Amino acid sequence: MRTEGRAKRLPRAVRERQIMDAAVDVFSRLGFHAASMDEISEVAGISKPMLYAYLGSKEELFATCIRREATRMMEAIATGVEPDQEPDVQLWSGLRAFFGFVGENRASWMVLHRQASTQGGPFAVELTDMRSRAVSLVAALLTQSTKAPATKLEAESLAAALVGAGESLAEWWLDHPEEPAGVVAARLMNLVWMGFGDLVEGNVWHPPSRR
Amino acid sequence: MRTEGRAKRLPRAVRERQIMDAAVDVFSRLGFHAASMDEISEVAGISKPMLYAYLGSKEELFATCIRREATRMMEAIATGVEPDQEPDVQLWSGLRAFFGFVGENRASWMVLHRQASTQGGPFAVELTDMRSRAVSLVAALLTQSTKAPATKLEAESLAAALVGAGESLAEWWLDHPEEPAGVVAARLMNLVWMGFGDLVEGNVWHPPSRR
DNA sequence: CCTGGTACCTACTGGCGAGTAAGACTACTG
DNA sequence: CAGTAGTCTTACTCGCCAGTAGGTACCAGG
Repeated sequence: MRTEGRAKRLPRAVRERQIMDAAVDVFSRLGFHAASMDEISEVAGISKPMLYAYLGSKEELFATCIRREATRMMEAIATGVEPDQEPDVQLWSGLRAFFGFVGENRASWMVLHRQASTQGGPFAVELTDMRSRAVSLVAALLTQSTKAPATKLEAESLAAALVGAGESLAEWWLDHPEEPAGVVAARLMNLVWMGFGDLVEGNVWHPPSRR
Repeated sequence: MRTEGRAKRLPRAVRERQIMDAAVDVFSRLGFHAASMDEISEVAGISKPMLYAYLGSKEELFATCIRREATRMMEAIATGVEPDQEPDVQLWSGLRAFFGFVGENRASWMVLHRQASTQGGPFAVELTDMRSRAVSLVAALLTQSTKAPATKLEAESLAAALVGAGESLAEWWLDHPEEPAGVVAARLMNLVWMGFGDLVEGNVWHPPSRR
């Protein structure tokens, strides 16, 4: 709405944060094309030329959003994972960190995944990059724990499949927000670690008792 | 391009098919917003007013595309699946049919999944509906084959996770088109049936020998 | 050869949204 | 109290695109 005439004078760094927050919000709700610079500036509480002065064109702004949110997420996961543990425990902690982040930053996730992946061009690059980092991480985990010498390529593709499963389960979760993060994470853990073959037999995976 | 002046006179039904094909093509490449009715009419080889006369507004046209492609896909899967078989074989045939369809109809899949899921409003409904049908199918398969009496809710959510994994693996496949459909299908089959827990031990799932 | 109906067209309107020009307000600095 | 650097604004231009008005070519049957 922003019916007030003039915005309060603020240092550039602070304004830029506000603008980015507003942009993530609007992009997540409307998508790249449908989002308008007018609306973003309105949500941010400033006028359009400020947007262009600080963050450049619409495309630059969007790319900047993706970079910022991707970094935040990867840091959250890296912090949450517990190295020097059994492979299944490592996977479990990674999944918990991932779903924890998505749960608390739904807008970030929508911008990252749903929006960025549908726009071609320079945006997909940022995403691909982030995904590769995640895939390499999982692939390394697999390779390190595999007794039978599976090919590196096989590990990579399985890791890609797992990351994809995580992505789309998060996507599904957006439409079922009543589920707690831990339950969703455990579900995926069971699916990818045990497999249906075990699950239909009644064999399930349980997290190790904590501390 | 369509530099020729006037299009050849054709019966309405044929024209409508051409228009739909062109629309799926353009929507899949550009997405709903970025696609313009001018471009669709150009690809279809006719002029814009014909579009409006036959298929209505842009939104109606898009919804019609989704319905048509969703139906085609569900029919392909239903045809491919082999009932009265062991659960793993049923799952396997379903996966093969799914990836087979996506491989031969990349444009359809992009419209269905990547585009339709990112546009809110009436479009998501069609998608949700199609997905629910798929989920119910898998859930039924699981429930019927489970020895331990898992809850119906648990089966539903695992089915949703599997469908999600299939969706996003197909999505990933779009960026790695050199892989044959069978390999991708087998990879997902191993992941969701055996699980990493088995795979790291070297236990893999093999399709039964054919005929 | 006229008469209607259906396929098809060119050429517009109206609105929305990206990006900009030109200047006005505030605050610090000497 | 200038001067100047940085913040912030109003008020545009300009192109793109959904949708339409008002036709023209072509094919039936009488």
